[in-house]
Amino acid sequence: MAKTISEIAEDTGYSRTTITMVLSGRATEYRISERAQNIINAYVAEHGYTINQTARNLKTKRSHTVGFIAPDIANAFFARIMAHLEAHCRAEGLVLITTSSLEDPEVEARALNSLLARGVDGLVMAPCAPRQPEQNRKRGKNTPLVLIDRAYPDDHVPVISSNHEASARRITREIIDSGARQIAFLCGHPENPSIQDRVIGFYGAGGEAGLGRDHLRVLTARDDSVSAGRQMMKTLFGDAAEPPSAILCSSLLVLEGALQFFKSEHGGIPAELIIGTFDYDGLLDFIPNTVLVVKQDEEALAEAAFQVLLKQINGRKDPETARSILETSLVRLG
Amino acid sequence: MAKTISEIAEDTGYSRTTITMVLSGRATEYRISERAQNIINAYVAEHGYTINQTARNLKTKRSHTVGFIAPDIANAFFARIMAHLEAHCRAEGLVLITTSSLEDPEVEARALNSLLARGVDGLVMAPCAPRQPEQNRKRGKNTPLVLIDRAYPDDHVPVISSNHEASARRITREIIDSGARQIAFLCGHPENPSIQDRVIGFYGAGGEAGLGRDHLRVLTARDDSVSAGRQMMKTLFGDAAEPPSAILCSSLLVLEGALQFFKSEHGGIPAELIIGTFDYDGLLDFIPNTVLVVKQDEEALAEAAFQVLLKQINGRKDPETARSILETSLVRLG
DNA sequence: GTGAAAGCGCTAACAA
DNA sequence: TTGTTAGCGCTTTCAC
Repeated sequence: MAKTISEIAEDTGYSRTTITMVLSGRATEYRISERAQNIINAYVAEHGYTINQTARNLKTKRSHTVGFIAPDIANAFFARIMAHLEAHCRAEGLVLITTSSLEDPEVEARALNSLLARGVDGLVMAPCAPRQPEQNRKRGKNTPLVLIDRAYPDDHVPVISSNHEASARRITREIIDSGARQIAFLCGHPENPSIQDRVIGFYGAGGEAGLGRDHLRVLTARDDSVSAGRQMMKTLFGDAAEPPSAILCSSLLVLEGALQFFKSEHGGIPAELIIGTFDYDGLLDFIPNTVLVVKQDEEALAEAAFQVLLKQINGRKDPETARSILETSLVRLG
Repeated sequence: MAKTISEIAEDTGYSRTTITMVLSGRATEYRISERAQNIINAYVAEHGYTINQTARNLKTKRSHTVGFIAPDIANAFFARIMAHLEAHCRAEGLVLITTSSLEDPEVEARALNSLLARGVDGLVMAPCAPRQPEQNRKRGKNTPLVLIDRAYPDDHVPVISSNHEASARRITREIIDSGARQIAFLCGHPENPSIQDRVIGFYGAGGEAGLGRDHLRVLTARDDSVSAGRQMMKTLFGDAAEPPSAILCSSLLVLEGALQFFKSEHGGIPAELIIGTFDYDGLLDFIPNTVLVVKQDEEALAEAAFQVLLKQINGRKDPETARSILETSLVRLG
């Protein structure tokens, strides 16, 4: 890590202050002489200098770092959020530290502590459980925090999320309009408030269309995974009088599992099956069936979260516990 | 961030040393009295304590932090690598800092500097260009570094990558065995050595099967994207005498673009078209065509990279500029 | 068993 | 225009 400020000071004969000023670009502001600047710059050009952020952070109590905690960063939705967050951070000279909570509140709590201990300037989190009061205490209500994607009811913290209920309403209506009468909604991780909102929307739209509970099935699984998708389909076919004419899946993984079930147990995906999903993937367009997808705007979510966070970081501490709800778009493929 | 060690010392009447010892779990080792431990633990239980890693890092010259630089962290391949790296880091008490280079050497260099300035203990990088000697100098050959996925020829640094050439050979052979005679290989980002290796494998297998350059077309595009995929197909159809009976795509994005081309310009994907790709996606299985995919083992790549890095971090500085080449698997879908 | 003290590399208020 | 100085919070050697 090259030279330190002290070394440069020693070698050039100037003081640490002078060096700091020119290296941090405040030379003119502090009226450092041309001569001094030249000497110092030349020295640095030759020997190199990389600031020691650790020392700087200790002194300034800022780390120029933001943390991001998501249930699973390999998941395309969170990966995209993260990529956008990272881009915003980069533009502001911040660095993003990402960790997975694996949908485990314990792991999440450890991640939180670890980031707090590192003095992150702010924190974006897709929580996997309602916040513990104890967590609030530990934070000392100091580090700016914004939640994304999931709004647990007790959160006294800004939340950015998609309009899950309305989106579900809309896609359900569209599915019905496309001719489906038996609709199964396969949900991973049902405690997730986003999922609950979607279920409400699902029943709502179904009810409005005159479909009763015998036409609207909601299946849940403990986790959000391919095998959960497969399992839910198995259950559905185990006791359903009538096979579904449409399936609505809470995530790509669940969808994948459901389709695998059709392929392996039924020799293929019924051509008339209407498929609905809440996650976009470029390949969805090449499945022969009618596919409806609620496309969340990850870029907008990330941007909104980042702006709120930045505002908090930059002092405007007004805990405008805003809840931003962003629109989604409905796409029809196939 | 709660109390500091000094505050605890002051409030309990013990010295900073004593506090440090019990808080870092070395109480018995330093024979701190039961009594002192109890008092201190009770105090912490009541008031809370979060270590200030920044201060600790400054003192110990370790940051318990690993950097990861990838061209695009939203890309499923890198997202999976990242998730696995993060899991390994977490298990070792390290934290992962991820940045995108956007395939831009300038951005990459800045990211590198930023991470170095933060004193990361080690660095995993999927480089987007050959390393600049100047970069080596700045690193001062100090921070452990391992490259992943792409092996630029001049790297005097450990590299972990898949067996790109052999994989390409294998999938090409399989495509030919499946009956294809006109094969187009669509490549994004052709300077990428992984891509170059694949092209070699492609021609190799094609040649062995007696196919000449009139049956083996390689198209390239400046970037790796959906639109590049579409564009390459347009080019192909613009001048090809015979339409391809198989397309091999260097990435999912390119594949997506190619398929979009068929859908929009040809009213659909020809049923007999054989599709080959070097990136896996769960939905590939539900495209009606025969799909062959080279599945890279992201978990193994990440693990190998992490182990090599950890070894370097933990002092075994032997620059065993090992190049690990991992096997891939070939999957047939559809 | 416990404490004092030095110092990691940097910033910034204050002096000169 | 430049220098001096006092820490930021922690670890760790050495002394008591």
